[in-house]
Amino acid sequence: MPADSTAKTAGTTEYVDDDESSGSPELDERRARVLRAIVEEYVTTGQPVGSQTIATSTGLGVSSATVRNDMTVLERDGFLAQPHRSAGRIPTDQGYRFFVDHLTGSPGLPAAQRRTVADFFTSAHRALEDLLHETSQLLAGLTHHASVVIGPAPSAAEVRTVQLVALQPGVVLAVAVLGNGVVEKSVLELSADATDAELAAAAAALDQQLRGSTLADLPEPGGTGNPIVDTYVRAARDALRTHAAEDHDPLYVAGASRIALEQAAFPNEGSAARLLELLEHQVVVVSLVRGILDRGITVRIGAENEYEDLRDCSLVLAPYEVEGEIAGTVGVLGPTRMDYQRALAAVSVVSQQLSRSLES
Amino acid sequence: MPADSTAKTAGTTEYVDDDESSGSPELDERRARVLRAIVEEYVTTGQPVGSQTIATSTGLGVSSATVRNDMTVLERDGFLAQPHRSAGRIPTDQGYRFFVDHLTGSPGLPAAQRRTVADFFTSAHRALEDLLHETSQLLAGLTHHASVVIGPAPSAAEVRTVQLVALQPGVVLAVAVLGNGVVEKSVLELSADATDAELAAAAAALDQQLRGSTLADLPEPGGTGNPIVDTYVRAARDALRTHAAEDHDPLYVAGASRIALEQAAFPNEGSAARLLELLEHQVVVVSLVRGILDRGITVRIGAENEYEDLRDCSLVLAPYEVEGEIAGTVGVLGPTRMDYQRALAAVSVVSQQLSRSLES
DNA sequence: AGCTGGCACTCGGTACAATCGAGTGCCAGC
DNA sequence: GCTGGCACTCGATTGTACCGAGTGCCAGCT
Repeated sequence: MPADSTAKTAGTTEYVDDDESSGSPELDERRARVLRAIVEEYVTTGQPVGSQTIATSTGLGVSSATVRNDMTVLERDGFLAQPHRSAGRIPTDQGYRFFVDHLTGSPGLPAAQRRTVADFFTSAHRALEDLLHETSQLLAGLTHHASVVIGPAPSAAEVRTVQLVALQPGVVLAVAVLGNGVVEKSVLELSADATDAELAAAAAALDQQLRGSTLADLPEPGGTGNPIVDTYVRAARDALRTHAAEDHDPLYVAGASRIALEQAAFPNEGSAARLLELLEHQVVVVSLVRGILDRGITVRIGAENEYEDLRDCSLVLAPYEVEGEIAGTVGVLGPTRMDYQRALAAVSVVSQQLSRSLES
Repeated sequence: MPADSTAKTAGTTEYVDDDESSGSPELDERRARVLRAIVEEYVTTGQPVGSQTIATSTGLGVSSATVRNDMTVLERDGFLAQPHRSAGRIPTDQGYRFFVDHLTGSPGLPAAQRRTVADFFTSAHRALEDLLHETSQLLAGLTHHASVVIGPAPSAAEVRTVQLVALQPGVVLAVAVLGNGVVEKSVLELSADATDAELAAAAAALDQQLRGSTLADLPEPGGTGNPIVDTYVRAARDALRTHAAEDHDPLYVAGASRIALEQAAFPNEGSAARLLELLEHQVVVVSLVRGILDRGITVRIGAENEYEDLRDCSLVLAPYEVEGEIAGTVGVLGPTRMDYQRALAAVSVVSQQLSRSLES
């Protein structure tokens, strides 16, 4: 539902000769059907689609000339583009946008896939990391596109227990187990060497003081009387906090190789390779997928993405929830020329099921 | 060193007209230089190389006709191939093999890279996982190829401490901290619900009994008297063991997108995409890179790899050591048409430095 | 024996023209 | 407002000619 549906009542003036306003959302019923048909055709064939194809293949009983007229209007209004004169039309980003916003009469997932998803989520319990990892693979398999899953921010989870383990002289590992089963750790290298007893005391103090807080919001540790113990307590606490703060959220990417396979669907040379490279940078991907604050599915088409390298592709994203809070995001990344219907269905079902699965 | 060097003394019969045996390793001094020049030229240009190029560009003062004769022999003996008649020659796998085995007068890494590596390994201590991850990225950056690093098998590391943490009613997390700083965990779901005290008792028993063993070789736990505690101890112990056994070794892949960039270097259509897909399957990659039991660098060229999808690429691998034992492997994966000299130098330096860095 | 110059031959790549045909825009008429 | 008709575009395909890099082979030279 685009925000800018400033549907002026009874638009006249400007671009005469056709009805409606000139912006985007309002479209003659038939033109909308034409647009839809073009998108669907183009998505499956990858070839610019001509008026004849639309006139015959679709149900609307008009001649190709009429379709041609509609196409000119659709092109003038920015929904379609022509690779060159005397070629068929292909949808623009705006065309896809309209398609996604208005035309999706969601038929849901095919039964077979529906079952796959159901089976996946009813199978045995797994550790959170494994579940998310496999969810990502599931989504990639369903959509035949690259898939991205962001896990719950560790900084938001509650600390269940903290431990200190001596690895080598002077090197101590601080281990925090979080409520969702994630384990965070941080290496401490301190000049002050502690005895086993001191370490144990520090661990006990840490465990007692930090338990129940979130990593983002660890309390100032109180003093214990022993300066060495205090050093360790403070160092561990700080290390865990900064670790949680700067370490990007857990990210699971699957099916990246699909991008290479789909190369034909990316118009610009080498853009698939650049995409793959982008996917290797966790930080970028996380920042990209973040910011889905509303509950529903978000679709970002082509240039709607802020990154130049995403000019040729679309993101379909949906958050999943744990206990009513948005915990993370699942999504797929494919060429703008993707089957949005299917992608939307898959992302939607998976995000819902994932939420349910994390609830219990 | 190929196995089939059945160098018949004073080869006569068969393929007359030229000296030497017919197998592979023995090669006229000049022919070897020709082969070397062809490999080097082809690696940089990607174009089949002709006799003229070799005759002029290289120092050997012979005419192109002579080079041509040598090329015919080299082709007949399997070192070179011709894409089509009246085209230049390109090296075969066997040609690369000879090049790698005999001709590498290693000039080492360029100074700038050498410094990069040194800086990398002298910088601050990191957790093992981070170090390996970044090492992989380093190697990818040095060679401009995809890079693979396998970490030490967790099953071989010694257990420092074991903990049990209750996550939800009936769900307990077993956490084992290993000597190298790695944390292994396993989710336990037991019908028997334990009290906090029982859990603590079980954790204490586990910690005491398993500490010092390796994950692969955990001792049978002894009884504690309390059946519920025993259940937990046994379950945790088994879960950790099977987890370590079936979970493949830690794998770090970096620079996979380079494969997409290098696509031109892969002759077969879509083989780059298949490679990328293969890299997504941890198990496969690990099994591929495994089995480097001798200390030195191993190079696997094209069809020498067992997988069909690796027909067009080469692996350069070297083990790294911790305390005299082979702990893991680093390597790069690129097209058969790669700069072996540079790849060998990079892998060699990185593996050595990594060993050193893990020693201290 | 081995190298070399010379020469005929191959064959991919490029350049160019001709042609095809899918597709458009536009217009007059229903 | 839709349609049939028509001229026009322009990428793709086909065919032809040709260039030139490269080869194989041979006769001759050292």
